[in-house]
Amino acid sequence: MKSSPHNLLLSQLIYLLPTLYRFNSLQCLSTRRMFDEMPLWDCDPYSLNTLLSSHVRAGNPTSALLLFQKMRVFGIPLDSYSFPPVLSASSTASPSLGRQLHALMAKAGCLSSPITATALLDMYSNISLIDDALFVFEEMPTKDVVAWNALLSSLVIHNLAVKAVDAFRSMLGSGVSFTGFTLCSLLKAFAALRTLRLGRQIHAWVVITGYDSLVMATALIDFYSSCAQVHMAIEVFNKVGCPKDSAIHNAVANACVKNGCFQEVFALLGVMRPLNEVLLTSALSACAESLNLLYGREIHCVIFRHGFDFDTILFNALMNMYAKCGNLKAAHLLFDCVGERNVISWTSIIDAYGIHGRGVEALRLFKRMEEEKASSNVSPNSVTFLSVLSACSHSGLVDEAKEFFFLMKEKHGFAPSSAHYACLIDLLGRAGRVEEAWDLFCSLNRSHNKLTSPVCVAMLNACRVSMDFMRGEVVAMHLLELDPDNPSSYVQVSNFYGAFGRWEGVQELRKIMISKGLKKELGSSQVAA
DNA sequence: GTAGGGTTAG
Repeated sequence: MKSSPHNLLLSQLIYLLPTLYRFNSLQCLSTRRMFDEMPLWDCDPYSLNTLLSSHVRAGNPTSALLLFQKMRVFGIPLDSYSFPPVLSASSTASPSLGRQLHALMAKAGCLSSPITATALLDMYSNISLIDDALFVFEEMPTKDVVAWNALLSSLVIHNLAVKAVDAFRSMLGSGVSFTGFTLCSLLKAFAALRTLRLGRQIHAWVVITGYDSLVMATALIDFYSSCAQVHMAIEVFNKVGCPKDSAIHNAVANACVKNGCFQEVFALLGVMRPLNEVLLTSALSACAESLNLLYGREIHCVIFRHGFDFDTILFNALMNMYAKCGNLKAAHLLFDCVGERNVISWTSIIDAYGIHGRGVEALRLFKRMEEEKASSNVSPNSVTFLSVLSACSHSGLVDEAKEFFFLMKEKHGFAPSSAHYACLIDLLGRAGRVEEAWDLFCSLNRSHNKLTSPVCVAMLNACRVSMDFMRGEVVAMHLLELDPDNPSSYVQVSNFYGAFGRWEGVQELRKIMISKGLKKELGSSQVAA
């Protein structure tokens, strides 16, 4: 290390940095200015690289990027230790900035090391340039297990589960052994593909090898939850041998919510300590689903009493709970209080007005969302559009829904999915406008991937409302072909035949259900008899 | 210096 005055100052600062961060002294203007104004000539690259990573570790990516910029201005040579922290700090970078960093790495000859190349792959994945991430991986001269793990995790995050499973096979084929990290990503891929059998193989491996890690157990709980095996999720949770942390508690609570075991969630809430925001969010979701306003209010009080941060996610969960439990006024008051509204905040409030039969206000809120788009940087997504259509449906706003559907494509450039078509067909059907519903249905019939069960069910109901037996029978055939093992398809078709007094058809369907061993799921109601 | 688990709308 050179003994210039700058180097001396720098080494002192690096030494003091953890303490400064701990006491938040970097927020103090004079300290900050000392850092920012310090000239960098004569400073050795080693110390500056250490400073870069200190900023990132302390959760200060902006400081890291500013320092990196200064290093470039002062012509400090960059090496393979400079890039990983800067790439980590660039997880929200623009595509052009990301590619500039890539070019700098190439120029500095830092692409051959698997460590720096993996950091680059991860950066591209973080800024959603998955093709660039794949390119970096392909070009890596040495692919170690960390690189493979980063690749798998990127593929899973970008909903490319099949490719992730293929990559795992290639990884084994190339002679690289997997680690716990690999299996966690694989579990996520199997959860997305709902392949219970393969996930169970990982579970078996964990049991046989005694690989007892909290992270692996949490990943297994999440996997079983996605595959609707809540009893297995609870079994994994109960068999964990080491002290449990908040993440695993949250995972099992979420597994219960997602699988409708609401009482179990409330029981967990009573015993889990300390409480945390994630757990409370899941519990609010349970209240919303089970229409439990009493518990919902109690949780609201707990959030106040314990001084939890009211972040956007918690606000959204509270707002949704009040809306689902019938208190629209409280939901709107909370919506007004959200500091930073995201697309879920907007969709939730639009949906809240929709389910309360206030479609005009829902449409007005959507318009407001559009007007505030420039300042809020929040755009509607497919769920928002679905909520608006659903709001129109609940209020019988047929023409408004048709116009909105048209604008979705023409103004917002959004391609409606089969769910949007199903919603519009359902709406037209309820209004007795079977001809228009049929035209939409036929347009979907020509593109097979959009002719889904919900679309058929909506069209079948439209035919039932308008007493159109001929068309209904065609739709019924489509529905039973699409979903031959789903009891609810048979129930829908049976109800259709029943509405026309075609009892022989009803009998026939019942026989098929019995021969296939299909049982109608029992209905339930929150309203006491 | 790189890679892994838990939360909100339908």
